[in-house]
Amino acid sequence: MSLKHYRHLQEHFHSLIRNKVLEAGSKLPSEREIGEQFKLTRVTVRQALQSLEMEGMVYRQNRRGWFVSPPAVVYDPAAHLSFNIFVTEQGYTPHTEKLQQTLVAADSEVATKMNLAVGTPVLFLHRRRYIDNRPVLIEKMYINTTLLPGIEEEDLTQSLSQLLARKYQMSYRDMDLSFKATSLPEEATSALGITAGQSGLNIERINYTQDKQVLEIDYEYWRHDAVTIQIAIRD
Amino acid sequence: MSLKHYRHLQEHFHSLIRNKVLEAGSKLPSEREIGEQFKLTRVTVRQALQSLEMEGMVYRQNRRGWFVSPPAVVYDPAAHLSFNIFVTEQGYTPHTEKLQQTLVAADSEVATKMNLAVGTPVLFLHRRRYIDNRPVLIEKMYINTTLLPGIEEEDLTQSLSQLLARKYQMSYRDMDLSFKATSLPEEATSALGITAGQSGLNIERINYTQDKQVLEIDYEYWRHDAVTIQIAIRD
DNA sequence: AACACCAACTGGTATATACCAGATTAACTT
DNA sequence: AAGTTAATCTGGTATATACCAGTTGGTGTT
Repeated sequence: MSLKHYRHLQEHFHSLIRNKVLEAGSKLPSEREIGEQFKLTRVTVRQALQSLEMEGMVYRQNRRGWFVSPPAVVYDPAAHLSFNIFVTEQGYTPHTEKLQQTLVAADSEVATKMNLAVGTPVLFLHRRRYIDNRPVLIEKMYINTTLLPGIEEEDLTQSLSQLLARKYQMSYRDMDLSFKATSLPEEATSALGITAGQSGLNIERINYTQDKQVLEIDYEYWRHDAVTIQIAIRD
Repeated sequence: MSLKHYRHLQEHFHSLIRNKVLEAGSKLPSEREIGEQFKLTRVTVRQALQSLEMEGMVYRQNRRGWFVSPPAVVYDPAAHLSFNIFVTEQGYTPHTEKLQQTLVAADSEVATKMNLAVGTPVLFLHRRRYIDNRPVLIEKMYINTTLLPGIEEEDLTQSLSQLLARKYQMSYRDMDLSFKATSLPEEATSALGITAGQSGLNIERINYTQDKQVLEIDYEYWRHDAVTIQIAIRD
């Protein structure tokens, strides 16, 4: 009799999900029901669920229940494809929601990275993005309006890369990327409907124009189970 | 009185660590001591510590205690620097330990990726790598010995990239990379001295030669708090 | 000095229980 | 039919307790 009841429970659900007995997006029984069925306390049940959550097999919605995680989308930053396009290409439905949009004065961090004077107006854009109606990431962007006059009058729930191409004859080229597995800050968890402090993926990106000027700085927080990063490095 | 005692405790240690009152690598008081000091049960203390662990602020060693996490190293796969070099450049001391080395028959996954027949002998190499004496990653590599005759007789705790350059006049060039934040499999946690099922970073890498042949396939599992990925994309 | 052993200490797993807070649903109003 | 209210269901936080399983450090041997 190998102990570790929560491992048994974890393996049980893992196998149900792997074998598609429980489909992506479907709701698991409540913690209390599971506990009753397996003669375990809620504490133990929760430990199993949290392990499954770390594996990326299940996710939770605050006080609504536990759900089977859909497959992760593949994100290739080097492909220069917009969110809308690569999500659609993989058979899912993207959706973008604008949470906030204001002109702000560049703070020292943003100003330094953009090579602007502190206080220069930049466009701050806060968006939430969905895959198949599940919120998977929030992003905060600082856009160099100096290079993109009039951009604040456009519909900024659409793809920025398409907007750049159409209105400014520009496209994303060089970029600096940084990834870190970390816990999600409160602003991210509340916007994504996640329990505070759950782990996620933090991406920082600086996009440059063809002539090496900083077009935009992007801070993204993803649900960790929603994305796999894939990059082809070709020198 | 805002509830959530564990958040208070989390913030308490977060601030101690941020202000260097607790230095990197130093040991925290035991869970029981902390509980006594703050009049909290061990369950609550553990919840706070687990949150700090997800933040990357602390880590644990099985039944030895909790420790303050050192800063993460920056890993730039596109820079083609060996582990030894980029760790040293950032002021830390790298160390590599060979856990296993055998010739194995390529299974279908490896054979397909290497464009070899199933069953072709490939060199399997299992290593554990340390930063400042802390084990931070394990890697399992499958090396295309067809391209590198005699490599199994070399010292494979050293840098492979240096070995390639010296003995075979080869260097890493193109590569396919995949990153995923996930939980560490049992083989990784036990080798790293981590509690089973903790979250980590999974990296898969395929290295190609100058003429597009697969040199090596690499599966890495990192402690999530030990590394930040940074890539400069230049088209 | 080297070894074997044991007590003490650490985190790991688990039970039993309670109350809180947000989400959902059913019942009741208007 | 639409809106309000209350009961119920969900996960979130917390106490108190117990025993298990590696690690550590000291004790006593050799």
